Amino acid sequence: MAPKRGKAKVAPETESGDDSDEYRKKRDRNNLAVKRSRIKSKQKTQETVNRVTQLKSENTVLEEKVKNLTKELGFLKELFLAHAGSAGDASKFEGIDLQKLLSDPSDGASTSNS
Amino acid sequence: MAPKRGKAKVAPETESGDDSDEYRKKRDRNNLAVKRSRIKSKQKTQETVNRVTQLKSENTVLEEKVKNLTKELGFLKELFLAHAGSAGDASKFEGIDLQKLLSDPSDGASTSNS
DNA sequence: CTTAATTGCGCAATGG
DNA sequence: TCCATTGCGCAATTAA
Repeated sequence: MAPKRGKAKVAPETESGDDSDEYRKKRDRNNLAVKRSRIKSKQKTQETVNRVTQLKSENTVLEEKVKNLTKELGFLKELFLAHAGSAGDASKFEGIDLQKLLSDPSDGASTSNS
Repeated sequence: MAPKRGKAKVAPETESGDDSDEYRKKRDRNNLAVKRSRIKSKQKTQETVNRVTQLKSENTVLEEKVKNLTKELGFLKELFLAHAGSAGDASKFEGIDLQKLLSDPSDGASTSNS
């Protein structure tokens, strides 16, 4: 539908003069409702924007955690393997499958969750 | 400023008839601009909403990672301490400060990052 | 049916 | 001067 010019004078055609009071009251009420609705809408939008900021922040923290945990884990694994290897006794850990244990399950490839 | 009734007929008061053409052209162009602007605005809002969804998702993945890493780390630490303790030789790891190493630096309490 | 909330739209003021 | 943005009112539609 193109631009659409003329628009006014299409409503209070039925009656006028007497019910004009009623008409205005209705219009005023609606205008207030519109105002309320738009304020509410803007608030919601703003909250969404804030939520993005908050989530970004949480994400940064979590990424830092993952980084640190991964680093520490890598360190322990190295130490683990070095010890088991140099001492020539991998059996000290009672047949634990180090290969599997020391691979990296941290990328959520598992289906087994508690 | 309260409700504010009457509003129409306050603009093309200067001239009329001749420049009416120009007036309408202007109005039409502005109406298009308004439409464009509002579409753009809605798109931006929608993108923000989508961003929230995306970030929530990323967050879930990261939390899962932290959970898995923490679990694995805990397991390795236990194994580590058990071995060092039962065998009575904590020195096998060349004086490494297990207390410090095995505490948990994953909660970003440190100021020293590589 | 009555009222409040939403929504699309045009007008005008204002920003750039 | 032109276009973009924004506050505001009107009316149609939707939801209570």
